Formats: sequence, structure tokens, C-alpha cells
Amino acid sequence: MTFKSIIEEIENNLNKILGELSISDVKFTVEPAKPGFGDVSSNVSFLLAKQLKKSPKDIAEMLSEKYQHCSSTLVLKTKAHQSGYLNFFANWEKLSQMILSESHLHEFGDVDIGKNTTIVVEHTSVNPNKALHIGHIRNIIIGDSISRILKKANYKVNVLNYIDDSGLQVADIIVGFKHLGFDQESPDGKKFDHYCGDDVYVKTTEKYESDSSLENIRKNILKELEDGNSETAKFADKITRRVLANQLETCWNLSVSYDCLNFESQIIRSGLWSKIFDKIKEMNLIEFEDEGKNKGCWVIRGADKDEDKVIVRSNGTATYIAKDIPYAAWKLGLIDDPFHYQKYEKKQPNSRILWQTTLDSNESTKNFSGQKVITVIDSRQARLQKIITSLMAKFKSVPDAYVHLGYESVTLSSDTAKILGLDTDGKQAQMSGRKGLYVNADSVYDMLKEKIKDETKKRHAEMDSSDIEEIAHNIAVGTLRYEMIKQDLDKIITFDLTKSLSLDGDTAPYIQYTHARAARILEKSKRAPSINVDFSLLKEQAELNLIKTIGMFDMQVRDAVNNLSPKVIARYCHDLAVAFNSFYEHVKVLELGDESLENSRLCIVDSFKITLVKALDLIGIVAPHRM
RNA sequence: GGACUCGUUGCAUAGCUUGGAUAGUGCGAACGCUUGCGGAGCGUUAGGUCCCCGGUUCAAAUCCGGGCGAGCCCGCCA
Repeated sequence: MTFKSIIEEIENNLNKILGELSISDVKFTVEPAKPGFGDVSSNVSFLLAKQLKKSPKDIAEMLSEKYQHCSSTLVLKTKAHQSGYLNFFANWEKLSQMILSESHLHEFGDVDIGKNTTIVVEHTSVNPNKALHIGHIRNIIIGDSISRILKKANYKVNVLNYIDDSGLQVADIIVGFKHLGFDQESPDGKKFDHYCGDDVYVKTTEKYESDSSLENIRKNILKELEDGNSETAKFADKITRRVLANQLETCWNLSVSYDCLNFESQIIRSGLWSKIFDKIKEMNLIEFEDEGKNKGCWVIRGADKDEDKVIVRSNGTATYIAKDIPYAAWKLGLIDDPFHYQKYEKKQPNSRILWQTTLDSNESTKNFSGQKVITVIDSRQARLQKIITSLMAKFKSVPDAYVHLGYESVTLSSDTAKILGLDTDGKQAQMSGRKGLYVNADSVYDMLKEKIKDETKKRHAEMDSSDIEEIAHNIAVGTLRYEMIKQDLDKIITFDLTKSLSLDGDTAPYIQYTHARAARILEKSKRAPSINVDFSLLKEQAELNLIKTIGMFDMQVRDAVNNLSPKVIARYCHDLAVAFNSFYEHVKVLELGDESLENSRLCIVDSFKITLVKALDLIGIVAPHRM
């Protein structure tokens, strides 16, 4: 047990006391205390004030007195604060031992919320016609972090990446290749996804304005893409798979991996749509419109007439949102799986097996569906996702089976927009793939890595280049990932090229640096750290505060899972680092001339390092031993 | 026009779900700390009508209502 054990002990005792007073049904809180108010605080006296007709302070004093008679192993003393709070001071000798011992267990920080049920996390899902830009990265890092955190909470997680390989954006680059004469190889050795996005896509869509005949060509290509046997579809398949391979390289480089790639073209060709269409007709979830502006269409009824959403056009074709319905149902395992699965041609760096859908019935059968589904899509799609969510709720009885995890977009600062050639008059700017207004993820990574290499060389002139390379990689990835999740999902990130290169303050390098410091102490120490030490020697505020923070790990994981909030873990890593830096500054570990004190402190350093590594892993960040 | 999200110091943010003590942090600013286990660090100082008005409450940054400002969505496009 961790810090939670003292909280539970206090909760039990307070409940006992309230029982003796014949008071029930009081939902008081018992929480870690703010600094300066002991270790644990309860608001119980506030809640009793009315009923007992006494001031919170008097009640706190009364409870504090009664608490003396409770059996307690982890609470040393209680104190009624004049504000009315009831504060508790821990028996740190025992609590330190519990926390530090547990921190060495493999399962430290595990919580059982998922009960080993299966959950699907879908993220990334970028059109395979361009390179990933910094806005996509927010989606990918949120999705990857959430899936790591859910695993820690005992969910079996299936991570999916939906490949929209038959949409308009793909048609656009096919127009470029087939009708505007773009070379199928990037001319200057540029990465193929960058070439498709920066050159083919941008320049082709530019041409639509001057040449209206292209619109028709695109329409025909779009139609041909749906028929898998057409020459165009085969050509497009070749192109999109090359782009996809490049996109995956970017993701893998950021320590992101998947379980299965789902190709939209195959969903279309599998006939899944007509099955689900029949089903929702049967269930009366959609209606055929006889009159009005949507005459001849199948619609989902909205709250009022204006919010009706067309699912099937009057010409019989399905709309954009319609494609999401069979896919959502498939993710929840609500329909017979029309797919077979084969291994993707390249291996993921972490050796997790990556599967992809196929319609070839000679390949394996698998099950990638889940009891619950989390779909990570930016909140501009909230309206459409809400329709899918309520539709799925009618299919599946599990509450909240389908969750849209939305997040605000990444915009460009006016300075950065200006660098890219757009004067926004001091305002931030929305990125646009079509207009070529974006910052590619690969370039940000490269810039970060170069800067970090310089910094590392300054500090370690003797280090060989492959070590520097590895350190710079881990710090660059950490920096990028941390910046993408450290704030709330519903806050816009204004990306600025210059500021993004900052490595001070509330950043991944700050956290990673504390790991290097801890690693250095353990390395320099002649002894192996042990948990068989004298915990009574640990009395300094900085020591206890660090131990307390370590003991919060499982509570933080729980919080992150319940709120689907990777930020919670990012903050926790930062809190750990702050606590360690304070410890480092105030307390010496080595060469104390007191072997048992040294052992005790080494134990803290070791626990800190282990816990930090585990917490950072939940957000996909690796901390180097030297930097 | 309607829906959704955001508004906390010069800037960027935490706290809001679950009301309670002293609103925490980073950047920027000023000053200080290195013969010491690594200064990508630590400490000190200055800087706050928690957008406004009203309500609920013993108690509101937090909950509710109404404004204001910003963003975003609202197609038989994807």
C-alpha cells in the first residue's frame, strides 16, 4: 500500500467515530494536505457544523480528541486547525517503509479499474496523402499516452489507426500524379510523405481555382477509388501505402505504436455499410424523408428539424458521417467481423506486432474490438461524434461504451505563421494542409534534436557521437511529447517555433535531468541500494516530501484514468522532479561518514528513480542516465 | 442566428469534476547561490478586481443563471 493506506486508515476511523455519534451519510473528504498543514486533511467538521450546531473549529477539536482513542498505526497525531480543518500527521517511519518497499515492486502504481476488460483506443487516423504536422502530433501523443495509462489500469488495450485511403484528400494527390504530371519519386530525395503533402497536394489544390475541369476529374477518381479493381484504385493504393509507411516512421520515432491498421477502402468494399444500414433501418434509428429540403434522403433525426443529419443522399450514396457508423459498430464488436488480418510488412521498433485488415480470407482471424471504445479526434468533430455516440448507445447497453475524447487544436503563433509566409496581424493562425500552412512533425523533431546535441556536446566533450545521438533523441521525443500533453485537452496550444525549443522550466528535459542526477548518485555510490535500511533516519522535510510524492503514484494513475487525462501524469512527473530537486539541494547522499544514513538516502534515490521511470513511461518518455 | 469550448499576474498555465485554510507553477524582470552527489539546477523579491453582474451557501476561482470577449462547429463536402 502507498500513501493511500494512511488515507484509508483515517477514513475508517472517522467513520467509526461518526458511527459512535450516530451520524451517517456524511460524504467527507480525506485528502493529502496542502504544504504546511500536516500530511492529510479532512473537511469533515465543515459538513457536520449545521447538524451539530457547532463551529467547524469546535467540531474539529472534538473529533481530534476522539481520534486519540482510535487504533492507528500510520497516524502520529491529529490537529484541529482554527479554520475548521482536521489535520493528520503521519508516522513517517512506518509510512516511509511501506511506500519505499512497495515502490520496488514491478506492479507499483497499478490500479484495477479495467478488470482485465478490453478497450479500444483509436488515434492518429491521418489521411495518407501528406506528412504529419504538429497538430496531428497532439492527437497521436494523447492517444498513445491514454493507451499506456489504460494498460496500467488493467485494461487490455487495442490500439487502432484508421487509414482513410479512399477520401477526397487522396483523390487530390492522385489528380496531381495522373493529370498534372507530378513525378512519382520525390525529386530531391525528400521523404515521400513530405513530398506528397508539401508539393503534390498543395500545388494540385491550388490548380483547382484556375482549372475547373479538374473538379470533374477528381470526382471520377473518387468514384474509381471505391471500386477496388480499378487501375486508379490500385495506383492509389501504392501511393497511400508509401505515404503511410513514412507516417508510421514518424510515429514510431516518437515511441508510438499500434495493434492494427484499418483501411477505409476495405471497410467500403467489405459491404459492412449495407449490413449496418439495414440494421439501423430495422431499429428505426433513421428515417426516409418524403418532403422538405432533405427529400429523398435517409436522415438521423436531430433535436430539431435543422439538426437532422443526412446519412444517405437522394442519389443513394452514403455521406461522410455514414462511413463512421459501421466502423464504430465494428470497434464495439456489434457486427460480424468481415475482415481477416495479416502482419504489416515492417516491424515496429518496440516489437509489438502490427496487424492490418485484409479481405483475403486465407489470412488469420483476430478480434480487435472492445467492450468500450475511445476515439481520439479533435473537438471540431464534436457534433458528428455526438451523433455516433448516441447511435452507439442504442446498440450497446454498457454505459459510455463509445467515448469521443476531444481536444482543442494546435494553432500557429503569429510569428511562426509569418515565417511560413502568412501575415496574420498579430493573431494566431489555424494550420491548413491544403494551403501548406503547417509545421511538419519531423522538422520540429530534427530542430529539437540538433539543439539538444549542441547542448549535450557542451556538457560532455568526451562523449562519443552515438551516445549523444541516443540522448538527443530521447530528450527531443520527451520534449515534444511533454509539450503536447502537459496542458488540459480543452486548451488550444499555440505553437511557436522559437519557444518550442526551450528546454528550461516546466519541460521534459527538466524532469529528465533529475533522473540523470539520481542515476549519477547511484552510479557513484559503491553500494547497491537496498530496502533493508533504517527508515527512522529519514526526517528531513525534503526527504519526507519526496517519499510522500512517490507514494502518490497509484492515486495519480487512478485520477488520470477516471478523467482520461494524460496531463495528470505529466504533472505528476513534474511534481516528482520538483520534490527530488529540492531533496538534492537540501540533503547530501554520498560521503556522509554515516553508512546507515547513506543507505537510507540511497534507498530514497533509488525509489525515486524507479518511480519516475515508470511514470514517464506512461506518457512515453524515456529518461537518459546522462545528458 | 443556434450548439460547444475557453477567459486566473506582462505572457503561458495549475487548481474547477468532489465548494472550505495561505490561488500553485513556468517564461519574462530584479537579486543571490558553484573548492559541494552534475547550475538543463536551487533560493529570495516584485507582480492577482481568479472577465463582469446576479443567485445558492455559514463559506464560491470552483456550483447555478444572465451578460461580455475569444475560438470553433452548424452542407445531399470530406
